[in-house]
Amino acid sequence: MNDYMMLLKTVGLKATLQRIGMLEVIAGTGHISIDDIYAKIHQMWPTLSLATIYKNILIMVEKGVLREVPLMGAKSKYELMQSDHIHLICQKCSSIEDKMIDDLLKEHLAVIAQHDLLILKQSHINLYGLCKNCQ
Amino acid sequence: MNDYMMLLKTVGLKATLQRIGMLEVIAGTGHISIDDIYAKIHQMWPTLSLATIYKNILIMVEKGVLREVPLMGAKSKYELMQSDHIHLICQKCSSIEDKMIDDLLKEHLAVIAQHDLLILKQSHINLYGLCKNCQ
DNA sequence: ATCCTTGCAAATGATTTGCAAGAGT
DNA sequence: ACTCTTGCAAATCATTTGCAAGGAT
Repeated sequence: MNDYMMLLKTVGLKATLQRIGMLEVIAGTGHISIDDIYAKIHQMWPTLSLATIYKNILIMVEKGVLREVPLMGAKSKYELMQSDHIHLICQKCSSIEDKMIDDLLKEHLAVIAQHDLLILKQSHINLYGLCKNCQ
Repeated sequence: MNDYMMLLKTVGLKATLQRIGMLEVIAGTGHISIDDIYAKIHQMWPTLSLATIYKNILIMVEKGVLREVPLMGAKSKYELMQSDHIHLICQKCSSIEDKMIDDLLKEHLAVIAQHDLLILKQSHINLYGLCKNCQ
């Protein structure tokens, strides 16, 4: 029983081959759109349907297994749920790199939220620009 | 000739009544989805079509008049282009409040981008949680 | 054995496009 | 006058749904 099976059971979902396959593809790329998940999976597994991917993305986001990453000018990508972090997004090649949020920044954001009496649940920080390969 | 007419001409777009109306609605709410723009405008102006709104959102984003605000679990909203700022987003009532990015935070983000050799163009910071009215 | 999930096809919803008529410069 | 933009309808693309068959617990 691998980690993804365990993860799925923990949140009350059946550990189907389809879901495990999706999680592996998502983990393998870091961040990926629904169409790209489908393209990747469809190659080796032609019967897995797009509708199944949609249904599972929805339920796994709801259960907190995945997190949606909404993006400017593109369809959302999805990533495994993990602690808040920064996305460095290239506007040319669409690559996304992750970066930890350091304690100072975390504290800074907490103060901002607190000042507005917002009970903070998630911070999404996206820095858009040109990555080193695209400059 | 009002400010929006001037703004549109500056970027090379004709200042039509439809575009000026859209900009007024967007400015009036701060952040608004395409459907809500349509709902608002359609009341007082029943012939303005949804297709026109789509076309104009697209071109005004392209020209840098508007900025897309992509959101978790919802369709994007749009705002007038302005310097980067923080969005405090309520996950219950979907309200969005703006907050300035102070110099310290700005510097902090610049260092992070620089460290990864990203040429930074835009910072999107979204803090999700519960606003004071919804707690 | 039971209930959840899949895969297909159909339904719905969102966005884009083509084009003739109208508005802005 | 010229060109860009609008509004409608149709086309396309994205997402969701219903349901019978198969799979996980």
